[in-house]
Amino acid sequence: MPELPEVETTRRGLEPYLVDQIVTEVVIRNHRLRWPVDPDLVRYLNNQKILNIGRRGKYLQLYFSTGVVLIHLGMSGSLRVLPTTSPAKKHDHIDLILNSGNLLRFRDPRRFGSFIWSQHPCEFHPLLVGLGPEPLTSTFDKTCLIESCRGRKRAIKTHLMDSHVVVGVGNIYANEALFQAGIRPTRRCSKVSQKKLSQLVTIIKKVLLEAIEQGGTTLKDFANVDGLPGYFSQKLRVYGRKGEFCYQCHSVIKQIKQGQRSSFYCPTCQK
DNA sequence: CTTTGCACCTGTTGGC
DNA sequence: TGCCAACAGGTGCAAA
Repeated sequence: MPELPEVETTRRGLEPYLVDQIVTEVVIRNHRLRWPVDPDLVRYLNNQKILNIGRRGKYLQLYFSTGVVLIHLGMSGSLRVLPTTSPAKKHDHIDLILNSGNLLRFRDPRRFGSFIWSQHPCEFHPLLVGLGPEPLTSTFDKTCLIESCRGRKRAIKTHLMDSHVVVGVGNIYANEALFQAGIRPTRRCSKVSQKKLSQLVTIIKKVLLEAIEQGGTTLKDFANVDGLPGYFSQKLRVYGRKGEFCYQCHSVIKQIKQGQRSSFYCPTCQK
């Protein structure tokens, strides 16, 4: 999936096609996503108007007067708006048929994504309660990151990817931000200076904003809602560059594993 | 409380 | 060329 820029790009792309549309039919072809899709979704959404489309972290929110659909794209999910006549292919798990003659199609080969109905105001949904601040708002600032790092022994990269600390920083942008901040991904949180953490906050915001402006990185399964590829992948400075030369100092980029995830860094530029 | 590791899947890639 | 292991954008949860 998509990291936050791709999710936000998807949200913006969908907005004009979805807002004020009435759902006339719901087709669920496969219930087996990360959490089983509620069969009653068909009943809940039938003839309901989509009032708005929001985002919290990497969760997209479709607002109805009766509740909210929370959509997560997992690792390989995507949402497309297509004509109602478009035949479903393999891995096209859910369609919301709209009165415009279009449909919203949820596709997810790996099925790590989710499509959840929440009758409560969605800020109170258990999956959203306890999420950290949005990286692109002022709620995520240097004080916030410095506080969260105080006394923490774990690696800064693992910390950045913890949604309780800040939402929306995935593997690609954690690597990229740490490279640009000159911080080695393995560095313990408590050992990173306040100055560096402050810079890191600024860089995270910059990296995510740039990626959104570019329409999101395209890797493997992601295509934006118009089906066109994004462009940001050309700009990646370390991610996926193991064995290649650092653009800044020409050292060889290293790859290691942290948790189950790949980290890439320049041994010279990142200390 | 903090941290780590697993589980959930399918499709693609790279090494032999 | 073909086969198979390793790997891929995430994250909630159990266990240490």
